[in-house]
Amino acid sequence: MHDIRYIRENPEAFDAALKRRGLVAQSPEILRLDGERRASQTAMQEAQAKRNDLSKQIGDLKRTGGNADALMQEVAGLKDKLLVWEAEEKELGAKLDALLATLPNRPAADVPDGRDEHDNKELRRFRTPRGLAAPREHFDLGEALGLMDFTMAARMSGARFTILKGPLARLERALGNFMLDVHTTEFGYTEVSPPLLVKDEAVYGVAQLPKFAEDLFRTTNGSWLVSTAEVPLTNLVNGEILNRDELPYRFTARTPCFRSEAGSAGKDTRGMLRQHQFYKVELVSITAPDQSEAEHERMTECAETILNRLELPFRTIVLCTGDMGFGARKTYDLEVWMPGQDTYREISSCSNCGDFQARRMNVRCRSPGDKATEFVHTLNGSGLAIGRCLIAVMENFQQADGSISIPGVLRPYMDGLERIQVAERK
RNA sequence: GGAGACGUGGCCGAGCGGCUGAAGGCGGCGGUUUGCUAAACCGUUAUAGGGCCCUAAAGCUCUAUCGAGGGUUCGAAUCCCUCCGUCUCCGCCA
Repeated sequence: MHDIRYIRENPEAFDAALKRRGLVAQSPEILRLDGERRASQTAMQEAQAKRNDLSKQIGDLKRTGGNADALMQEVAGLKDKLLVWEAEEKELGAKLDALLATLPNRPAADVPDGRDEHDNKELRRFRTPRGLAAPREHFDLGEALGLMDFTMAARMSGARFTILKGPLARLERALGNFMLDVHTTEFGYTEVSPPLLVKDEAVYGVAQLPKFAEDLFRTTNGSWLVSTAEVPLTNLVNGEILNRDELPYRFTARTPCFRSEAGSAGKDTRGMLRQHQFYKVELVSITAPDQSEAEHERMTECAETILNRLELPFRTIVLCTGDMGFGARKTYDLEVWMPGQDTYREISSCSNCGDFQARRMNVRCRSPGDKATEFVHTLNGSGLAIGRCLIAVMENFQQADGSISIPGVLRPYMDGLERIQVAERK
């Protein structure tokens, strides 16, 4: 949500910022609505003041046994106008909010301008892919091992679901456990086990509503299935005034994520790259306004650490204005090397949302003894997407015979297992 | 799922149609007293928005807010409805 006062005072700067995301100037319409709303608000408030005053007089008269008929008639006359003003103020306010709620966040100054993913900028690369002679894709490897089943998944659940079995199922669990252990014991994140069904307000708070309802699953009683743990983790502070000295808060959770993948028909249809349901370890930070940029770098490094320890080749890019998500001021993506596809694919996205979500959720902070509050900044990042990480491990650690060696850091989580191979038939 | 009770300021708690943005207490802040601490006493202590003023802050003023949203009324924390949430009892269940 945007600060209406900022727009009032800096309409050109506001339009210029959104123009970088390809939007036409919004401030004229916003300022028009805002001006009208304030005018009717003033009128409404004056009428209310008069009504309150007259009502008070009526009260005094009645208590002292006087006749209040004349005054009551006067208020009755006021009332029609008051109702009109009230309705008008409400309608204009709703219109203004509806408009503001559909406008994306202003990009940070240092975000590169661009139209789409082709204009993203690579910042750094880690490791070089080992040259595999004839790399196979993960679904190929998984099915050959007899540990990945798309057919039965489709039969019971439809397209975009996967069944993992045996050591592959365990590998998925190991990845999540490993990530959580690193983030909680080394990086100071607090592990959370949150709800996966949430209400409208929670989804609105992180700016996935009202605009992106079609990407989400909704239950018959109106709850939403979380598309990422960002939703419940960020809502952990909804409506609160936090002690500035206790910030930043750092939360992590491993949860399933549910996405309808509307609009991605035909994209990544094979394998488990793009699913309706996948596990992800999420990182969320709540910071004071002046801390968020440093926290953004830190969070990105936390995610990078996971890939480095898994010995996976990847690169870090900064998204251009045209490729950033709705609520982000600035976003770093980590892209892991996928030998089977011979390309880098997104495995983590770390965003600084500034005060955009905080305004929607009304989350503020203040120093002890201070009176003034300010909106906090929120950040979220994948640390990492577990399903895609599983794919990356399979493809990067595949052996010529179709077996998969297990990265060293995961072996303790796999009961010492060093390699996944075709099980002996019993 | 059935029956009932309830949601008031940072916290506890009164109020159940007008003088209540809200008694009283605790806590916080400022002060007096004090060798220091404690105690006592005095004062103060919500948030958001509009208008005036204006470089800004402060200030003045108005409005809204007693879980949320509607309604009744000249007037609602108080009455009615819906929703959200909490608690108790019964049933059911991982």
